[in-house]
Amino acid sequence: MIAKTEAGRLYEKVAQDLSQKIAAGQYVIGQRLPSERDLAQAYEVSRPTIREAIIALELDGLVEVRLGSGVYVTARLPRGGQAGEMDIGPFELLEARRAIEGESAALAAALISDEELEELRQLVAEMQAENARNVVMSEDADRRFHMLIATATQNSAMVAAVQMLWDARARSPQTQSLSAKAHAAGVTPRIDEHAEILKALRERSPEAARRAMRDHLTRVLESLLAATEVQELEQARARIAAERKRYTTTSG
Amino acid sequence: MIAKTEAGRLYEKVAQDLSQKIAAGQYVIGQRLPSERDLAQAYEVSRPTIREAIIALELDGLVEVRLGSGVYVTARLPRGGQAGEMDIGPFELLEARRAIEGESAALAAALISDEELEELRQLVAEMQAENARNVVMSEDADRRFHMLIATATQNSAMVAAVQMLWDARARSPQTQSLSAKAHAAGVTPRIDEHAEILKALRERSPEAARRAMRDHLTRVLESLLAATEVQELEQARARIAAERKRYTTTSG
DNA sequence: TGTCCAGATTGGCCTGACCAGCTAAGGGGT
DNA sequence: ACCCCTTAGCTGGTCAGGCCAATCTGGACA
Repeated sequence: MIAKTEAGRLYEKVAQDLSQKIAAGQYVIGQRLPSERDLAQAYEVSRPTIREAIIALELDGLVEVRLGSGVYVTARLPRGGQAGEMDIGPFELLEARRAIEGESAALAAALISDEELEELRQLVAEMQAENARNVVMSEDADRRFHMLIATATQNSAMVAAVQMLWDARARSPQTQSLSAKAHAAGVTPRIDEHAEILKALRERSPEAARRAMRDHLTRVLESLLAATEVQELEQARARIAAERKRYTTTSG
Repeated sequence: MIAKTEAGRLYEKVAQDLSQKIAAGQYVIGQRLPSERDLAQAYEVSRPTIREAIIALELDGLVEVRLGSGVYVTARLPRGGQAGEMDIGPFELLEARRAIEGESAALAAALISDEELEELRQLVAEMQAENARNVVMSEDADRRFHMLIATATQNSAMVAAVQMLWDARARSPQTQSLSAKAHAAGVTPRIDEHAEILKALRERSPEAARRAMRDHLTRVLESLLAATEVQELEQARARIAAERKRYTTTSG
Protein backbone atom coordinates (compact mmCIF):
# COMPACT_ATOMS: atom_id res chain seq x y z
CA MET A 1 0.00 0.00 0.00
CA ILE A 2 1.32 3.35 -0.98
CA ALA A 3 1.94 5.35 2.14
CA LYS A 4 -0.03 8.51 1.74
CA THR A 5 -0.21 8.86 5.48
CA GLU A 6 2.84 11.01 5.78
CA ALA A 7 2.37 14.35 7.44
CA GLY A 8 -1.31 13.92 6.87
CA ARG A 9 -4.27 14.87 8.96
CA LEU A 10 -4.21 14.44 12.67
CA TYR A 11 -6.99 11.92 12.70
CA GLU A 12 -4.93 9.69 10.44
CA LYS A 13 -2.11 9.58 12.92
CA VAL A 14 -4.46 8.77 15.76
CA ALA A 15 -6.25 6.15 13.70
CA GLN A 16 -2.99 4.53 12.74
CA ASP A 17 -1.76 4.48 16.30
CA LEU A 18 -4.99 3.00 17.59
CA SER A 19 -4.96 0.50 14.76
CA GLN A 20 -1.48 -0.57 15.75
CA LYS A 21 -2.44 -0.95 19.37
CA ILE A 22 -5.39 -3.07 18.40
CA ALA A 23 -3.22 -5.19 16.15
CA ALA A 24 -0.71 -5.50 18.96
CA GLY A 25 -3.37 -6.83 21.25
CA GLN A 26 -3.21 -3.90 23.59
CA TYR A 27 -6.97 -3.79 23.29
CA VAL A 28 -8.44 -7.26 23.40
CA ILE A 29 -11.19 -8.12 20.99
CA GLY A 30 -14.54 -7.28 22.53
CA GLN A 31 -12.97 -4.86 24.92
CA ARG A 32 -14.12 -1.27 25.18
CA LEU A 33 -11.73 1.46 24.20
CA PRO A 34 -11.29 4.48 26.44
CA SER A 35 -13.97 7.09 26.00
CA GLU A 36 -13.61 9.70 23.30
CA ARG A 37 -12.95 12.29 25.97
CA ASP A 38 -10.20 10.23 27.56
CA LEU A 39 -8.60 9.48 24.23
CA ALA A 40 -8.69 13.13 23.32
CA GLN A 41 -6.82 13.92 26.49
CA ALA A 42 -4.32 11.11 26.03
CA TYR A 43 -3.50 12.07 22.45
CA GLU A 44 -3.69 15.77 23.22
CA VAL A 45 -6.18 16.38 20.45
CA SER A 46 -9.78 17.46 20.44
CA ARG A 47 -12.72 15.15 20.60
CA PRO A 48 -13.77 15.74 16.98
CA THR A 49 -10.36 14.51 15.88
CA ILE A 50 -10.76 11.39 17.97
CA ARG A 51 -14.19 10.90 16.49
CA GLU A 52 -12.78 11.10 12.98
CA ALA A 53 -10.14 8.54 13.85
CA ILE A 54 -12.74 6.21 15.30
CA ILE A 55 -14.84 6.57 12.16
CA ALA A 56 -11.81 5.56 10.13
CA LEU A 57 -11.31 2.50 12.31
CA GLU A 58 -14.99 1.69 12.02
CA LEU A 59 -14.88 1.86 8.24
CA ASP A 60 -11.93 -0.49 8.39
CA GLY A 61 -14.00 -2.91 10.38
CA LEU A 62 -11.65 -2.81 13.32
CA VAL A 63 -14.12 -1.36 15.72
CA GLU A 64 -17.81 -1.08 16.46
CA VAL A 65 -19.45 1.97 17.98
CA ARG A 66 -22.36 1.53 20.35
CA LEU A 67 -24.24 4.66 21.20
CA GLY A 68 -24.26 5.48 24.86
CA SER A 69 -22.00 2.57 25.63
CA GLY A 70 -18.66 3.00 23.92
CA VAL A 71 -16.53 1.77 21.07
CA TYR A 72 -15.56 -1.88 21.05
CA VAL A 73 -12.85 -3.82 19.28
CA THR A 74 -14.42 -6.19 16.79
CA ALA A 75 -11.47 -7.76 15.04
CA ARG A 76 -7.77 -7.57 14.91
CA LEU A 77 -7.05 -7.55 11.21
CA PRO A 78 -4.26 -5.29 10.05
CA ARG A 79 -5.12 -2.30 7.97
CA GLY A 80 -3.82 -3.08 4.53
CA GLY A 81 -5.23 -6.50 3.93
CA GLN A 82 -3.75 -9.93 4.28
CA ALA A 83 -0.45 -9.80 2.42
CA GLY A 84 2.16 -11.70 4.34
CA GLU A 85 1.06 -11.47 7.91
CA MET A 86 3.31 -13.68 9.90
CA ASP A 87 4.61 -12.28 13.11
CA ILE A 88 8.22 -11.28 12.76
CA GLY A 89 10.11 -11.20 16.04
CA PRO A 90 11.30 -7.88 17.47
CA PHE A 91 14.97 -8.80 17.33
CA GLU A 92 14.85 -10.09 13.80
CA LEU A 93 13.06 -6.95 12.80
CA LEU A 94 15.66 -4.71 14.35
CA GLU A 95 18.51 -6.70 12.90
CA ALA A 96 16.99 -6.37 9.44
CA ARG A 97 16.33 -2.70 10.00
CA ARG A 98 19.91 -2.16 11.04
CA ALA A 99 21.09 -3.72 7.82
CA ILE A 100 18.56 -2.21 5.46
CA GLU A 101 18.00 1.19 6.95
CA GLY A 102 21.73 1.56 7.33
CA GLU A 103 22.00 1.30 3.57
CA SER A 104 18.97 3.50 3.17
CA ALA A 105 20.73 6.21 5.14
CA ALA A 106 23.93 5.77 3.17
CA LEU A 107 22.07 6.12 -0.12
CA ALA A 108 20.07 9.06 1.16
CA ALA A 109 23.16 10.92 2.28
CA ALA A 110 24.23 11.41 -1.30
CA LEU A 111 20.84 12.48 -2.59
CA ILE A 112 18.94 14.18 0.21
CA SER A 113 17.63 17.66 -0.47
CA ASP A 114 17.80 20.68 1.77
CA GLU A 115 14.02 20.59 2.15
CA GLU A 116 14.15 17.03 3.37
CA LEU A 117 16.91 17.90 5.80
CA GLU A 118 14.73 20.63 7.18
CA GLU A 119 11.82 18.21 7.54
CA LEU A 120 14.06 15.82 9.42
CA ARG A 121 15.13 18.60 11.73
CA GLN A 122 11.52 19.39 12.48
CA LEU A 123 10.78 15.75 13.18
CA VAL A 124 13.64 15.56 15.66
CA ALA A 125 12.28 18.67 17.35
CA GLU A 126 8.87 17.07 17.40
CA MET A 127 10.20 13.96 19.06
CA GLN A 128 11.95 16.10 21.59
CA ALA A 129 8.79 18.02 22.41
CA GLU A 130 6.67 14.91 22.64
CA ASN A 131 9.26 13.23 24.77
CA ALA A 132 9.27 16.16 27.15
CA ARG A 133 5.52 15.97 27.52
CA ASN A 134 5.55 12.20 27.74
CA VAL A 135 2.88 11.98 25.08
CA VAL A 136 1.55 8.75 23.69
CA MET A 137 2.17 9.35 20.03
CA SER A 138 5.92 9.55 20.06
CA GLU A 139 6.31 6.60 17.73
CA ASP A 140 4.77 8.42 14.84
CA ALA A 141 7.50 11.02 14.54
CA ASP A 142 10.07 8.25 14.77
CA ARG A 143 8.43 6.34 11.95
CA ARG A 144 8.16 9.41 9.77
CA PHE A 145 11.81 10.19 10.41
CA HIS A 146 12.93 6.83 9.12
CA MET A 147 10.49 6.80 6.24
CA LEU A 148 11.57 10.23 5.13
CA ILE A 149 15.15 9.07 4.93
CA ALA A 150 14.03 6.14 2.80
CA THR A 151 12.15 8.53 0.56
CA ALA A 152 15.24 10.67 0.22
CA THR A 153 17.01 7.79 -1.51
CA GLN A 154 14.69 8.46 -4.44
CA ASN A 155 14.45 4.71 -4.77
CA SER A 156 10.94 3.36 -4.58
CA ALA A 157 12.15 -0.17 -3.98
CA MET A 158 14.05 0.99 -0.93
CA VAL A 159 11.02 2.93 0.23
CA ALA A 160 8.89 -0.16 -0.18
CA ALA A 161 11.38 -2.27 1.77
CA VAL A 162 11.58 0.11 4.70
CA GLN A 163 7.83 0.54 4.61
CA MET A 164 7.39 -3.20 4.78
CA LEU A 165 9.58 -3.41 7.85
CA TRP A 166 7.59 -0.75 9.66
CA ASP A 167 4.34 -2.34 8.62
CA ALA A 168 5.55 -5.63 9.99
CA ARG A 169 6.50 -3.86 13.18
CA ALA A 170 3.06 -2.37 13.50
CA ARG A 171 1.51 -5.73 12.85
CA SER A 172 3.63 -7.64 15.31
CA PRO A 173 2.05 -8.12 18.72
CA GLN A 174 5.39 -9.22 20.15
CA THR A 175 7.17 -6.14 18.97
CA GLN A 176 4.41 -3.83 20.09
CA SER A 177 4.17 -5.18 23.58
CA LEU A 178 7.92 -5.31 23.96
CA SER A 179 8.40 -1.75 22.81
CA ALA A 180 5.57 -0.68 25.09
CA LYS A 181 7.40 -2.33 27.97
CA ALA A 182 10.62 -0.65 27.02
CA HIS A 183 8.81 2.64 26.88
CA ALA A 184 7.33 2.09 30.30
CA ALA A 185 10.78 1.23 31.59
CA GLY A 186 11.84 4.74 30.77
CA VAL A 187 13.62 4.17 27.50
CA THR A 188 13.86 7.56 25.90
CA PRO A 189 13.19 8.03 22.17
CA ARG A 190 16.91 8.65 21.65
CA ILE A 191 16.80 12.19 20.40
CA ASP A 192 20.55 12.48 20.34
CA GLU A 193 20.96 9.45 18.14
CA HIS A 194 18.49 10.78 15.64
CA ALA A 195 20.31 14.09 15.73
CA GLU A 196 23.53 12.25 14.97
CA ILE A 197 21.95 10.64 11.91
CA LEU A 198 20.69 14.02 10.77
CA LYS A 199 24.14 15.49 11.21
CA ALA A 200 25.70 12.81 9.04
CA LEU A 201 23.08 13.37 6.36
CA ARG A 202 23.73 17.09 6.47
CA GLU A 203 27.38 16.40 5.78
CA ARG A 204 26.32 14.23 2.85
CA SER A 205 28.53 11.47 4.14
CA PRO A 206 27.23 8.01 3.27
CA GLU A 207 29.67 6.28 5.59
CA ALA A 208 28.82 8.47 8.55
CA ALA A 209 25.10 8.15 7.87
CA ARG A 210 25.33 4.38 7.66
CA ARG A 211 27.29 4.23 10.87
CA ALA A 212 24.96 6.59 12.73
CA MET A 213 21.91 4.64 11.63
CA ARG A 214 23.42 1.30 12.55
CA ASP A 215 24.62 2.61 15.90
CA HIS A 216 21.16 3.92 16.62
CA LEU A 217 19.42 0.67 15.83
CA THR A 218 22.07 -1.33 17.63
CA ARG A 219 21.35 0.66 20.77
CA VAL A 220 17.62 0.19 20.34
CA LEU A 221 18.27 -3.51 20.02
CA GLU A 222 20.37 -3.52 23.16
CA SER A 223 17.84 -1.58 25.20
CA LEU A 224 15.16 -3.97 24.05
CA LEU A 225 17.29 -6.86 25.14
CA ALA A 226 17.78 -5.16 28.48
CA ALA A 227 14.05 -4.59 28.86
CA THR A 228 13.51 -8.22 28.09
CA GLU A 229 16.00 -9.24 30.72
CA VAL A 230 14.37 -7.11 33.35
CA GLN A 231 10.97 -8.55 32.74
CA GLU A 232 11.70 -12.16 32.13
CA LEU A 233 12.59 -14.76 34.64
CA GLU A 234 15.87 -16.50 35.23
CA GLN A 235 14.85 -19.38 33.01
CA ALA A 236 15.16 -17.17 30.00
CA ARG A 237 18.61 -15.95 30.75
CA ALA A 238 20.43 -18.58 28.80
CA ARG A 239 18.36 -18.04 25.70
CA ILE A 240 18.81 -14.29 25.92
CA ALA A 241 22.50 -14.63 26.26
CA ALA A 242 22.53 -16.70 23.13
CA GLU A 243 20.48 -14.13 21.27
CA ARG A 244 22.65 -11.30 22.44
CA LYS A 245 25.72 -13.09 21.29
CA ARG A 246 24.23 -13.72 17.93
CA TYR A 247 22.78 -10.30 17.28
CA THR A 248 25.83 -8.42 18.42
CA THR A 249 28.53 -10.43 16.76
CA THR A 250 27.22 -10.28 13.22
CA SER A 251 27.46 -6.55 12.87
CA GLY A 252 29.37 -5.78 9.79
CA MET B 1 -32.72 19.15 9.54
CA ILE B 2 -32.32 15.92 7.68
CA ALA B 3 -34.68 13.21 8.78
CA LYS B 4 -33.23 12.04 12.04
CA THR B 5 -35.67 9.18 12.04
CA GLU B 6 -33.85 5.94 11.38
CA ALA B 7 -30.83 4.72 13.21
CA GLY B 8 -27.42 5.37 11.84
CA ARG B 9 -25.27 8.35 12.29
CA LEU B 10 -25.93 11.51 10.40
CA TYR B 11 -22.59 11.47 8.68
CA GLU B 12 -23.49 8.13 7.13
CA LYS B 13 -26.55 9.57 5.51
CA VAL B 14 -24.62 12.52 4.18
CA ALA B 15 -21.81 10.31 2.94
CA GLN B 16 -24.26 8.01 1.23
CA ASP B 17 -26.05 10.87 -0.42
CA LEU B 18 -22.84 12.46 -1.63
CA SER B 19 -21.59 9.10 -2.82
CA GLN B 20 -24.74 8.62 -4.87
CA LYS B 21 -24.44 12.05 -6.38
CA ILE B 22 -20.89 11.32 -7.37
CA ALA B 23 -21.86 8.00 -8.87
CA ALA B 24 -24.73 9.69 -10.68
CA GLY B 25 -22.31 12.07 -12.27
CA GLN B 26 -23.70 15.09 -10.51
CA TYR B 27 -20.14 15.85 -9.54
CA VAL B 28 -17.79 15.18 -12.40
CA ILE B 29 -14.43 13.61 -11.69
CA GLY B 30 -11.90 16.27 -10.92
CA GLN B 31 -14.56 18.73 -9.99
CA ARG B 32 -14.56 20.48 -6.65
CA LEU B 33 -17.37 19.82 -4.24
CA PRO B 34 -19.04 22.71 -2.44
CA SER B 35 -17.17 23.87 0.61
CA GLU B 36 -17.73 22.19 3.92
CA ARG B 37 -19.57 25.25 5.14
CA ASP B 38 -21.88 25.28 2.13
CA LEU B 39 -22.55 21.57 2.40
CA ALA B 40 -23.32 21.96 6.08
CA GLN B 41 -25.86 24.58 5.20
CA ALA B 42 -27.31 22.57 2.34
CA TYR B 43 -27.74 19.41 4.39
CA GLU B 44 -28.75 21.37 7.45
CA VAL B 45 -26.12 19.72 9.57
CA SER B 46 -23.05 21.01 11.32
CA ARG B 47 -19.64 21.23 9.78
CA PRO B 48 -18.13 18.39 11.86
CA THR B 49 -20.79 16.10 10.46
CA ILE B 50 -19.87 17.11 6.93
CA ARG B 51 -16.22 16.57 7.75
CA GLU B 52 -16.95 13.05 8.98
CA ALA B 53 -18.89 12.29 5.81
CA ILE B 54 -16.04 13.58 3.66
CA ILE B 55 -13.56 11.47 5.59
CA ALA B 56 -15.72 8.45 4.89
CA LEU B 57 -15.71 9.26 1.18
CA GLU B 58 -11.99 9.81 1.29
CA LEU B 59 -11.37 6.42 2.89
CA ASP B 60 -13.48 4.96 0.13
CA GLY B 61 -11.21 6.57 -2.41
CA LEU B 62 -14.03 8.57 -3.92
CA VAL B 63 -12.66 11.92 -3.04
CA GLU B 64 -9.45 13.76 -2.33
CA VAL B 65 -9.17 16.72 0.00
CA ARG B 66 -6.65 19.43 -0.65
CA LEU B 67 -5.92 21.78 2.20
CA GLY B 68 -6.82 25.35 1.46
CA SER B 69 -8.30 24.37 -1.85
CA GLY B 70 -11.25 22.06 -1.46
CA VAL B 71 -12.36 18.48 -1.84
CA TYR B 72 -12.20 16.99 -5.31
CA VAL B 73 -13.79 13.96 -6.90
CA THR B 74 -11.17 11.38 -7.82
CA ALA B 75 -11.35 8.51 -10.23
CA ARG B 76 -12.91 5.43 -8.79
CA LEU B 77 -10.28 2.78 -8.39
CA PRO B 78 -11.19 -0.85 -8.89
CA ARG B 79 -11.87 -2.19 -5.43
CA GLY B 80 -10.00 -5.16 -4.11
CA GLY B 81 -6.85 -5.33 -6.16
CA GLN B 82 -5.25 -3.06 -3.62
CA ALA B 83 -1.86 -4.72 -3.95
CA GLY B 84 -0.97 -1.18 -4.89
CA GLU B 85 2.32 -2.37 -6.22
CA MET B 86 3.43 0.24 -8.62
CA ASP B 87 5.93 -0.69 -11.23
CA ILE B 88 9.34 -0.25 -9.70
CA GLY B 89 11.97 0.60 -12.27
CA PRO B 90 14.70 -1.93 -13.08
CA PHE B 91 17.50 0.33 -11.94
CA GLU B 92 15.88 1.27 -8.69
CA LEU B 93 15.29 -2.38 -8.08
CA LEU B 94 18.89 -3.31 -8.67
CA GLU B 95 20.19 -0.47 -6.57
CA ALA B 96 17.98 -1.57 -3.70
CA ARG B 97 19.00 -5.17 -4.22
CA ARG B 98 22.65 -4.23 -4.14
CA ALA B 99 22.14 -2.49 -0.81
CA ILE B 100 19.83 -5.02 0.81
CA GLU B 101 21.12 -8.28 -0.57
CA GLY B 102 24.63 -7.13 0.18
CA GLU B 103 23.68 -7.01 3.83
CA SER B 104 21.78 -10.23 3.45
CA ALA B 105 24.95 -11.93 2.26
CA ALA B 106 26.99 -10.40 5.06
CA LEU B 107 24.56 -11.66 7.68
CA ALA B 108 24.33 -15.05 6.05
CA ALA B 109 28.08 -15.48 6.00
CA ALA B 110 28.18 -15.72 9.77
CA LEU B 111 25.28 -18.09 10.11
CA ILE B 112 25.02 -20.22 6.99
CA SER B 113 25.02 -23.97 7.49
CA ASP B 114 26.99 -26.57 5.58
CA GLU B 115 23.77 -27.94 4.13
CA GLU B 116 22.86 -24.54 2.76
CA LEU B 117 26.33 -24.13 1.31
CA GLU B 118 25.88 -27.43 -0.47
CA GLU B 119 22.53 -26.32 -1.85
CA LEU B 120 24.10 -23.14 -3.13
CA ARG B 121 26.81 -25.15 -4.82
CA GLN B 122 24.20 -27.23 -6.59
CA LEU B 123 22.36 -24.15 -7.72
CA VAL B 124 25.53 -22.69 -9.21
CA ALA B 125 26.10 -25.99 -10.99
CA GLU B 126 22.55 -25.88 -12.27
CA MET B 127 23.03 -22.43 -13.68
CA GLN B 128 26.24 -23.52 -15.28
CA ALA B 129 24.62 -26.52 -16.91
CA GLU B 130 21.76 -24.52 -18.29
CA ASN B 131 24.15 -21.95 -19.57
CA ALA B 132 26.34 -24.57 -21.25
CA ARG B 133 23.38 -26.04 -23.07
CA ASN B 134 22.50 -22.56 -24.15
CA VAL B 135 19.13 -23.01 -22.60
CA VAL B 136 16.90 -20.09 -22.06
CA MET B 137 18.25 -19.14 -18.73
CA SER B 138 15.36 -19.66 -16.44
CA GLU B 139 15.77 -17.11 -13.75
CA ASP B 140 14.58 -19.70 -11.34
CA ALA B 141 17.97 -20.94 -10.26
CA ASP B 142 19.19 -17.39 -9.90
CA ARG B 143 16.23 -16.50 -7.76
CA ARG B 144 16.58 -19.57 -5.60
CA PHE B 145 20.26 -18.78 -5.12
CA HIS B 146 19.54 -15.34 -3.77
CA MET B 147 16.55 -16.41 -1.72
CA LEU B 148 18.52 -19.22 -0.13
CA ILE B 149 21.13 -16.75 1.04
CA ALA B 150 18.41 -14.61 2.56
CA THR B 151 17.03 -17.67 4.30
CA ALA B 152 20.47 -18.46 5.66
CA THR B 153 20.39 -15.23 7.63
CA GLN B 154 17.77 -16.94 9.81
CA ASN B 155 16.02 -13.60 9.83
CA SER B 156 12.47 -13.70 8.55
CA ALA B 157 12.35 -9.94 8.12
CA MET B 158 15.34 -10.09 5.82
CA VAL B 159 13.77 -12.98 3.94
CA ALA B 160 10.58 -10.97 3.54
CA ALA B 161 12.50 -7.97 2.26
CA VAL B 162 14.45 -9.91 -0.36
CA GLN B 163 11.31 -11.79 -1.31
CA MET B 164 9.51 -8.52 -1.83
CA LEU B 165 12.22 -7.28 -4.16
CA TRP B 166 12.03 -10.40 -6.29
CA ASP B 167 8.26 -10.26 -6.32
CA ALA B 168 8.42 -6.68 -7.50
CA ARG B 169 10.87 -7.75 -10.15
CA ALA B 170 8.55 -10.47 -11.37
CA ARG B 171 5.67 -8.04 -11.48
CA SER B 172 7.48 -5.29 -13.27
CA PRO B 173 6.89 -5.23 -17.03
CA GLN B 174 9.78 -2.85 -17.51
CA THR B 175 12.22 -5.07 -15.69
CA GLN B 176 11.00 -8.17 -17.44
CA SER B 177 11.33 -6.82 -20.94
CA LEU B 178 14.65 -5.23 -20.18
CA SER B 179 16.15 -8.37 -18.74
CA ALA B 180 14.80 -10.32 -21.70
CA LYS B 181 16.60 -7.92 -23.99
CA ALA B 182 19.74 -8.25 -21.95
CA HIS B 183 19.62 -12.02 -22.31
CA ALA B 184 19.02 -11.75 -26.02
CA ALA B 185 22.02 -9.49 -26.25
CA GLY B 186 24.13 -12.33 -24.96
CA VAL B 187 24.61 -11.31 -21.38
CA THR B 188 26.08 -14.30 -19.63
CA PRO B 189 24.44 -15.62 -16.50
CA ARG B 190 27.50 -14.62 -14.48
CA ILE B 191 28.33 -18.02 -13.12
CA ASP B 192 31.67 -16.81 -11.90
CA GLU B 193 30.17 -14.01 -9.89
CA HIS B 194 27.81 -16.38 -8.15
CA ALA B 195 30.70 -18.69 -7.47
CA GLU B 196 32.57 -15.81 -5.94
CA ILE B 197 29.67 -15.14 -3.57
CA LEU B 198 29.57 -18.79 -2.64
CA LYS B 199 33.27 -18.77 -1.96
CA ALA B 200 32.98 -15.84 0.40
CA LEU B 201 30.12 -17.53 2.22
CA ARG B 202 32.18 -20.69 2.57
CA GLU B 203 34.88 -18.66 4.24
CA ARG B 204 32.28 -17.23 6.58
CA SER B 205 33.52 -13.77 5.82
CA PRO B 206 30.77 -11.14 6.06
CA GLU B 207 32.90 -8.48 4.44
CA ALA B 208 33.88 -10.64 1.49
CA ALA B 209 30.30 -11.85 1.04
CA ARG B 210 28.96 -8.34 1.06
CA ARG B 211 31.55 -7.20 -1.43
CA ALA B 212 30.98 -10.16 -3.74
CA MET B 213 27.24 -9.66 -3.71
CA ARG B 214 27.50 -5.96 -4.34
CA ASP B 215 30.01 -6.46 -7.12
CA HIS B 216 27.73 -8.97 -8.73
CA LEU B 217 24.69 -6.72 -8.68
CA THR B 218 26.73 -3.73 -9.74
CA ARG B 219 27.77 -5.64 -12.85
CA VAL B 220 24.21 -6.68 -13.54
CA LEU B 221 23.24 -3.06 -13.24
CA GLU B 222 25.93 -2.04 -15.66
CA SER B 223 25.02 -4.64 -18.23
CA LEU B 224 21.40 -3.56 -17.96
CA LEU B 225 22.47 -0.01 -18.58
CA ALA B 226 24.34 -1.16 -21.65
CA ALA B 227 21.31 -3.10 -22.83
CA THR B 228 19.22 0.00 -22.38
CA GLU B 229 21.53 1.97 -24.58
CA VAL B 230 21.29 -0.70 -27.23
CA GLN B 231 17.54 -0.68 -26.89
CA GLU B 232 17.37 3.06 -27.23
CA LEU B 233 19.54 2.93 -30.30
CA GLU B 234 17.26 0.34 -31.82
CA GLN B 235 14.22 2.40 -31.01
CA ALA B 236 15.78 5.48 -32.53
CA ARG B 237 16.68 3.55 -35.64
CA ALA B 238 13.18 2.16 -35.91
CA ARG B 239 11.70 5.59 -35.45
CA ILE B 240 13.85 7.02 -38.16
CA ALA B 241 12.94 4.19 -40.48
CA ALA B 242 9.26 4.72 -39.80
CA GLU B 243 9.53 8.39 -40.51
CA ARG B 244 11.42 7.78 -43.68
CA LYS B 245 8.79 5.35 -44.80
CA ARG B 246 6.04 7.77 -43.97
CA TYR B 247 7.60 10.64 -45.78
CA THR B 248 8.33 8.58 -48.80
CA THR B 249 4.87 7.07 -49.08
CA THR B 250 2.70 10.06 -48.28
CA SER B 251 4.62 12.66 -50.13
CA GLY B 252 3.53 11.47 -53.51
C1' DT C 1 2.47 43.06 -20.42
C1' DG C 2 4.04 40.60 -16.76
C1' DT C 3 4.88 40.18 -11.76
C1' DC C 4 3.80 40.32 -7.08
C1' DC C 5 1.21 40.82 -2.95
C1' DA C 6 -2.97 41.30 0.04
C1' DG C 7 -7.48 39.80 0.97
C1' DA C 8 -10.93 36.21 0.38
C1' DT C 9 -11.80 31.32 0.52
C1' DT C 10 -10.99 26.72 2.12
C1' DG C 11 -9.89 22.85 4.96
C1' DG C 12 -7.73 21.60 9.83
C1' DC C 13 -8.48 21.79 14.37
C1' DC C 14 -10.11 23.46 18.89
C1' DT C 15 -13.28 24.75 22.79
C1' DG C 16 -17.47 24.22 25.02
C1' DA C 17 -21.99 22.84 25.19
C1' DC C 18 -26.41 20.17 24.96
C1' DC C 19 -28.97 15.99 23.92
C1' DA C 20 -30.13 11.04 23.89
C1' DG C 21 -28.99 6.38 24.82
C1' DC C 22 -26.95 3.09 28.06
C1' DT C 23 -25.32 1.25 32.62
C1' DA C 24 -24.86 0.38 37.09
C1' DA C 25 -25.54 1.82 41.78
C1' DG C 26 -28.77 2.53 45.29
C1' DG C 27 -33.40 2.71 47.39
C1' DG C 28 -37.86 0.79 48.27
C1' DG C 29 -41.01 -3.01 48.31
C1' DT C 30 -41.73 -7.88 49.21
C1' DA D 1 -32.29 -11.21 52.45
C1' DC D 2 -33.74 -10.74 47.77
C1' DC D 3 -35.53 -8.50 43.69
C1' DC D 4 -37.27 -4.74 40.96
C1' DC D 5 -37.17 -0.12 39.66
C1' DT D 6 -35.69 4.47 39.69
C1' DT D 7 -31.96 7.55 38.76
C1' DA D 8 -27.53 9.70 38.41
C1' DG D 9 -23.39 9.32 35.74
C1' DC D 10 -21.24 7.83 31.94
C1' DT D 11 -20.97 7.40 26.70
C1' DG D 12 -21.48 8.66 21.92
C1' DG D 13 -24.04 12.19 18.54
C1' DT D 14 -24.36 16.66 17.19
C1' DC D 15 -24.13 21.51 17.11
C1' DA D 16 -22.21 26.38 17.22
C1' DG D 17 -18.61 29.50 16.78
C1' DG D 18 -13.92 30.57 16.34
C1' DC D 19 -8.79 30.70 15.09
C1' DC D 20 -5.12 29.21 12.05
C1' DA D 21 -2.54 27.94 7.84
C1' DA D 22 -2.60 26.79 3.11
C1' DT D 23 -4.37 28.20 -1.18
C1' DC D 24 -6.40 30.91 -4.63
C1' DT D 25 -7.60 35.18 -6.96
C1' DG D 26 -7.65 39.69 -8.63
C1' DG D 27 -5.93 44.17 -8.74
C1' DA D 28 -1.99 47.25 -8.08
C1' DC D 29 2.46 48.08 -9.51
C1' DA D 30 6.73 47.92 -12.32
